[in-house]
Amino acid sequence: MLNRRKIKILEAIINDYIESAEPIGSRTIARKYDLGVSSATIRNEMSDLEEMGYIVAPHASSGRVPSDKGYRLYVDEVMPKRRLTNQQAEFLKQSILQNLNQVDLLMHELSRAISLLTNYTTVAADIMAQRHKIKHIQLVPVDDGIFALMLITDQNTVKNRVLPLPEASGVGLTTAARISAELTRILGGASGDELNNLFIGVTEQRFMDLHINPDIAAPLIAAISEALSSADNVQIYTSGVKNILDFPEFANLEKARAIVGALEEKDGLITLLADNSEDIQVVIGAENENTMLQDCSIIKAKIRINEHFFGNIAIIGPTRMDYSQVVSVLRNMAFEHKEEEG
Amino acid sequence: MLNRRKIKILEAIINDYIESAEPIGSRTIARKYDLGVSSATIRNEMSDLEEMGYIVAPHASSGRVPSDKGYRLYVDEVMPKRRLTNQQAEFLKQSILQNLNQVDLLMHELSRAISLLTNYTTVAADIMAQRHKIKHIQLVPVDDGIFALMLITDQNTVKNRVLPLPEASGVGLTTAARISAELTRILGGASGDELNNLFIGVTEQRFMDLHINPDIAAPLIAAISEALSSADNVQIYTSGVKNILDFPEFANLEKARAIVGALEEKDGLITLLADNSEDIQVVIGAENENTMLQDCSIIKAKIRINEHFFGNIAIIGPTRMDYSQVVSVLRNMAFEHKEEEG
DNA sequence: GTTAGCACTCTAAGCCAGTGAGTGCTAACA
DNA sequence: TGTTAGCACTCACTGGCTTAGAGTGCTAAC
Repeated sequence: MLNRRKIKILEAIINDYIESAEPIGSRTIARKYDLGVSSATIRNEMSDLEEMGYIVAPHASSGRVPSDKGYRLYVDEVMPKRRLTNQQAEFLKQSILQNLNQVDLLMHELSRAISLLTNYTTVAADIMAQRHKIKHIQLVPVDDGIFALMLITDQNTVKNRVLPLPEASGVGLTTAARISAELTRILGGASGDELNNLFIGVTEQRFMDLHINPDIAAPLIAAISEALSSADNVQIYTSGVKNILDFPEFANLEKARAIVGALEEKDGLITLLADNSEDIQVVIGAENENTMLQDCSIIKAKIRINEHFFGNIAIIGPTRMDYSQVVSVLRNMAFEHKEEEG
Repeated sequence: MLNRRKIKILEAIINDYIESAEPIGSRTIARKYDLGVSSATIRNEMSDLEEMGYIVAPHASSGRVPSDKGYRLYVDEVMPKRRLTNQQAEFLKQSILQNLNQVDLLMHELSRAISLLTNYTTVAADIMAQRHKIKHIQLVPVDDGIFALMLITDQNTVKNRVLPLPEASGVGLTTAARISAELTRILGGASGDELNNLFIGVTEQRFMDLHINPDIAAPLIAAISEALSSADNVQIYTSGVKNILDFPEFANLEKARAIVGALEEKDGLITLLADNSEDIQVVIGAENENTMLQDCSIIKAKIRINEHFFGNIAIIGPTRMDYSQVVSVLRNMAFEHKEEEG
């Protein structure tokens, strides 16, 4: 079906288009890429490629532009693996190493770094945060009748809430510590959902059995459950939104608006980040389910560093984005990252 | 200088322009606003207004558009006070009441709510977070040699850091609690800067005096100081970026880019939010120091609710923004907000 | 001081022809 | 049979030209 030459030509078209964003004609290819055949031959091949759906002509007598199908073939079969420069690799590595202990900082720096390296827009989130389980609960008095609640999850992430507990007015550090220990013992290992189910319609007696004043326990457990399971709780880290406006395909204000809008819609972004079974997944143009992003391509990846899963990340750019570069950056991100010895 | 009629005319021009974004001519004013004089008279008055610099003509034979100076006069002297509808006031009130306990949630909801109410872009931050003082320190073991550090500040805000303390490997809850108490006793009341100064070049002996292993105390104090004082620590809450792209003045891609870029630059935003001596301050067009925002107007306010200062907020829109509406929303925000009784 | 009338200005929109890049097809060539 | 040269054709884009419409400034009359 696709002979070697056709693939060469498709590759040339894609490479040129990634760079110029202009439809590209047979003569240009003949001149710029040394394929050893004339523009007429290339013209014939391009005609075939168009018939097969790998490229399209924006209008009857213009050059050709890769189609989604063309990009798909390129990404799946043709695209070369690229290596980062030492400088780039080092930059990425440092961004990661300096924040390995704290998920929120890591996500923030990672999306910033990748956005800087690629010049595309980056979105990251720990969408699994909704399913973390309680490992430790710590209650600390903050002010009269106001308490800070700190949750440590099985993923070693920390969340906190400040909440009023008028019934616990006067409760000091020691008592708060005792309640903390009690709660940790009872609730440890549970996820937000489980908490919810567990405590729907509980009786006061139940709380008494737990040796905790129900007027204190009930709002506390509600707060814990809310902090753990609410979707509000998933923090989205966006970086490089401005970059997307620099691409000529978004000079069209409608499209620019659609994208900026999509980048502000948390639910949509979570769905977008959630849906990836593979480690690195490329979604091209209309393949995207989010209609506001069908003029874009998205490269999603799991953030897995040193065997540990931190969350998901997506790089968003025009369909003519530099897939090869982005994929190589994401591969690099998943490397083993260790402090240098000595 | 400015007689009553001139002011009426200026007001008419501004009101019309806020709505239509089109230059407005004498005949239109004569028809739409019942000033009891002919278009020729209005023409003469407009000629005067132009000479005085309150309005400008984009080109020789077009209608007039308010100048920055015109808006300034309007904002300072002419603009009517408006009342929110009950629905709007209630919406704002609920957004505030439901999050009064926790600064981060409050800022987030507030900027979202105001952006929804006004259809402009909103930015909020607690820029004073860099100067908060320590009220309570809580250290909790998370994993072997890894600890969660929770700081409660004098403003009842909570910050946390996760950090490795290899030297404290094996330290359990009880010991961690003791260290927490010790640190709270020593460092309570200090700001991040003070901590920094206090512990530059301290000797090991000093830590021994504090009854804490120096290998543990040093990184802990460094983390505390970093968490309190770093500028990274100021969280920016942005909402409604898409809105700004809906205004025809930003159909010009250059301007759209400038703004979206400015909204991603944390330092710039902090400067912007920081500089306001008054409770509500209007910055019009070129008055703005940030060159990227000189095509915009910005209305800044202190977030002061129930006598408590939470941070700063800024509403960003085109220079023809609806100053009156935004100011009334911000005034409403500062009301006394209490739960209804019964 | 106000108004009607009029000539003038300038933009935006529509139209048209010319240009150039690119195509598809055909016929000749190796 | 695959490749190439040649040629007619298509179509977007550009620049010049015209027209319509909104608005101004000025003058003279009320």
